[in-house]
Amino acid sequence: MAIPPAVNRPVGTIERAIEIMEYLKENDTATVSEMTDHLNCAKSTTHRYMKTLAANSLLVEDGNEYQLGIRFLDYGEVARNKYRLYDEAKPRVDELAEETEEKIWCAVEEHGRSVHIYGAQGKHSVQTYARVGHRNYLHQHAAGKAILAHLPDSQITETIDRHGLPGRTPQTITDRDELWEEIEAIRDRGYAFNFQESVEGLHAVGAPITDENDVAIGAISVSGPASRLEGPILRDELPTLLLGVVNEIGINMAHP
Amino acid sequence: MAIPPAVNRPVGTIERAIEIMEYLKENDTATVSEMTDHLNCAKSTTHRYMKTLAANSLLVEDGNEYQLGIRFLDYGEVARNKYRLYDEAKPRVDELAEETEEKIWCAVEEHGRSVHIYGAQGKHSVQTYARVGHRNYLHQHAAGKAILAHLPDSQITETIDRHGLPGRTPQTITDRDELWEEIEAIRDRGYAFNFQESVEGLHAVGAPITDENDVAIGAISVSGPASRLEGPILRDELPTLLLGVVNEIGINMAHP
DNA sequence: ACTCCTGATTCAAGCTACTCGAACAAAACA
DNA sequence: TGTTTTGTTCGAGTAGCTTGAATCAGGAGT
Repeated sequence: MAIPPAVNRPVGTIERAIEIMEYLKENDTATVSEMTDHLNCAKSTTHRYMKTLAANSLLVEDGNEYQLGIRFLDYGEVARNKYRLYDEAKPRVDELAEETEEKIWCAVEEHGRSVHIYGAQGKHSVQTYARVGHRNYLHQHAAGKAILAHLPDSQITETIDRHGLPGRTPQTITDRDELWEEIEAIRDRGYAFNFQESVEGLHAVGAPITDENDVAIGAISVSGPASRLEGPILRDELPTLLLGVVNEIGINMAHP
Repeated sequence: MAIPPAVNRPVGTIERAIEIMEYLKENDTATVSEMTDHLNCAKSTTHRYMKTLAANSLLVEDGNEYQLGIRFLDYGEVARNKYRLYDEAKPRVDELAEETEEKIWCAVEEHGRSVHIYGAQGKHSVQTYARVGHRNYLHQHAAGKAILAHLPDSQITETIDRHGLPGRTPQTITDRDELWEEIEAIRDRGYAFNFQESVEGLHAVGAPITDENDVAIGAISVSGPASRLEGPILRDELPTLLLGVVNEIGINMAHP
């Protein structure tokens, strides 16, 4: 469950360090000067920050360029392994990719957003912006909407209040009322669709993985080109397949 | 190439934050009190640090327990993708695992230590402490020694000076002269062995991946139970196989 | 060769904001 | 119920973070 991360007096130094990491995630590489323009502080300060981070292997220097160090992998893997879901879902995601020949994602919710913890590609699967570790908005994709619809209303409101409903494509739902209607529909049928709401030309189906208390602990989605994912395949075949899988994972999670 | 990360005046706040992350990596989970015992500061300070980190999704709160957030995956994946080696090596590591039925690792050097960037397991492969993202000492395992032996002498000395030669098993090489002899041997034959030097009962062979300037940009290793990896298999068959693979990767890296 | 520039790096001084300890609240315990 | 342990808040003081200027290193232009 995501508790609103409101801190009374956050440590500025830490937040600025994270700002550096975030910038390097987006831009791959940066110099001290470039980073100074981005942050709002003296160049000497930026320099000291980056040197400190580099000394701890969080950043790697290559001449004057800095980039993220793979030490993050270490932390990331530890974090991922904590989600038992990963172990349970991985083999079935692989199977699904094999079977459907499309792209399969497993996502979890964290702080009101979603994180892709595992993905597998089928023979014909498409490449999108998404990758393992990617965080995005719950309302923008099938797996996210599946999780969102499974939250109690109060938490949905809270999530929307916190993150808003930013658009990504013209099809993305950015209106609160419209989203609530969509949520009702998802609750009725038990799974969510995504009609080009995250990527143009991409359709998807997502279904929630629930624990023994019917709380959504994650979701799985199948996505592919709109031309291929439509009609009965999208409406009936894939949802049936998907529901079987998420059900199975849920049961395995409940009875280790 | 690893430049000695010596910082004049490191930012204490950042280093303490990293200390928290490191502790959580080792211990999976911790409370504010527990962390306060570990760090040397007031409980209120620890509290503020952890709240700040949690507010930025680097930590996740579960009641009073904190653990690493999977936001690290995001950074880790970005970092890993920067190593083109990963893309080139992955398919061949998978093949090797299939072919040898043993555990295969691909590692790179960073700051005088090694990082496993990818691993694949064959049908009979053993599980060890190692996992993706794991950092350890170059002199303690086959892939690491293969990289180490390929460095110029000055950098080897520098690396040893910085990190020392800590032992892991009774077989680990902890004596400088002995290590230099080993390095000579590795240079002569072109690949490295590991006879229970990292894990008791485990043997391995490792060979370096070199770029067009004969600089080692990584290494690949095959490891398995000592009972299975011995005699001609360990001495001839696997090295031949391995050299073919690292050679191929090297060529592909040089001519994209 | 010399100059000019751009960017990294160092340093002392000033003052921000990080650290501390105490006090409070809340939960666990006996 | 009282007691202990834990998380949390807050004001005050000073450690140490920030700053801007000065220095150094490398490259480009003349």
